[in-house]
Amino acid sequence: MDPCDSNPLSRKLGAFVVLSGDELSILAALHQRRRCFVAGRDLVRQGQSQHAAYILASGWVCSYKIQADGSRQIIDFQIPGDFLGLRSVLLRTSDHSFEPIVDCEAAEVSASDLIVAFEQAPRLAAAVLWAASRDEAMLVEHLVGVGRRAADARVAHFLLELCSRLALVGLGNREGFDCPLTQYHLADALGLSAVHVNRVLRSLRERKLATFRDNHVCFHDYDQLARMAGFDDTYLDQSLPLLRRP
Amino acid sequence: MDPCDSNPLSRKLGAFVVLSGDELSILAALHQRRRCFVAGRDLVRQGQSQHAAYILASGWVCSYKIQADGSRQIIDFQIPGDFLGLRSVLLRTSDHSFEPIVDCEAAEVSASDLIVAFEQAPRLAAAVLWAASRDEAMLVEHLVGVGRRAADARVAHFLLELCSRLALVGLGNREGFDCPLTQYHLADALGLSAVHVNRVLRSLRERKLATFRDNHVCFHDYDQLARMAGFDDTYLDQSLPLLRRP
DNA sequence: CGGCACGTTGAATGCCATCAAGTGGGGTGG
DNA sequence: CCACCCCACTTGATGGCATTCAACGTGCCG
Repeated sequence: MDPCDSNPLSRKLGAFVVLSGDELSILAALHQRRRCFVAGRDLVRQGQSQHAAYILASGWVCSYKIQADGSRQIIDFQIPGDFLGLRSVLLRTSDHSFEPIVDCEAAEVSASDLIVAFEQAPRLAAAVLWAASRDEAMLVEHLVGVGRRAADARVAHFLLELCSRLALVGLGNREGFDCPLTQYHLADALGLSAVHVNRVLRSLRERKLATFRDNHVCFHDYDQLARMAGFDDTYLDQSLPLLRRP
Repeated sequence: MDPCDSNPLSRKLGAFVVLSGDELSILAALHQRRRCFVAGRDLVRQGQSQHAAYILASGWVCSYKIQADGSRQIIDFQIPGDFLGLRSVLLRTSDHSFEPIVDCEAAEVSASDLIVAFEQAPRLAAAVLWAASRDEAMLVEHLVGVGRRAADARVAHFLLELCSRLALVGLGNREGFDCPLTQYHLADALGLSAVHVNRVLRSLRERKLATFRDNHVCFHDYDQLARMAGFDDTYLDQSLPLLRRP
């Protein structure tokens, strides 16, 4: 079996750096301590300290922050191949919570696991740093969306970005992708009400741009949707200048 | 002269790690290549590559992203002691722009400068990583504000966070602080219109909570303002568990 | 069968954007 | 020295987008 297929993280990093066999097996070794989590039960709670970091192997997770008045803002969704709580394991108690959206499987990694891996394969460190930098670029783009985009462009942009991320690990393409999120998840992520998300989705459907139904997103006119959303994916797929070639 | 006073970065990091004399002089050495920038002329333009990183020594800068329709979202403000473009110097072309809000002074640092400094004083690396992590926590909180807070709480929270940051480098306290921002800056940062920012500021003034006028923010009732804004500053001043003591 | 979660739709309210007009200070040039 | 302009701020009027409240439909599961 090709290790790329068994391991979404390798697939993601491999899209930007040509990974050697050694590097692939080091990545695979990081996946040893597997743990399972059930949908809906928080993996890490806001304010908790001393928790591990994870690499998500299968399933979807969201990171969010709850406010005093009960409203919730979803910061980001994690899909297979993504890190989870990477920063907080090194430095601080967690300032937000993680909730599995579906049952999922994740590999627990400690700070020392990572340090050992980086010593054995320094290019991995740069690749992981690249991934972290990409995550932050997505966070910035998320802020722009919530701050400055109209509701329909915001929803559209979100779906397109998600698609690009999923495509990188083989879980989607320009036709569409499977998506376990509810309209409530979209609302909490996009700073909208669930009712309004529903209306926006109906509008996208009626305009023959995209359909989100039965846990599946289907793009009917990808290019026009991207135009309407102002979607420019350069912030997602910059390659690593430092690591062009081994 | 106490090096802490001459150097806001030392002061900021020194609030969380006890820095030795050696570490202080290494930090001071990073400030060698000083450059000046005039207000309003972009320091780094969106899409530009191959630029340096900076440590801001005096003045204010904002990082922002412009959209196709001309609207602008300010990502963050940089105040003395903050890094500027740290991530992009290591990894990628810049995905956003930097604009000096007032004339300011910054020290240019290259990736290799940093690496050398970190080799000489490894605890500095951890401290800088801590600062970067704090920046990201602020970005998350910014997203929460734009996504989930009403306009008055959003403005109030922004002013309170800014105050905490400035206090760390000796530029503010619970009474208030000097602030060169215009209402347009607030609007672009908070996802509001400038007209509405003006109304919100008036309301805060009339409710005797805070006044922002003539480049100065004055808190009249800090505690009530913090309560109204839901401001909880734990995300700002977590100390570094790894570096409690040398 | 009832309960529950998610989705869907209608109606009314309201927050905030937009348009418009006007104030006042600071700088520039005649 | 004054006219002029520009920028930041201010305030009012209007309207729209999104929220809120409410009700109902549907599929799933105990």
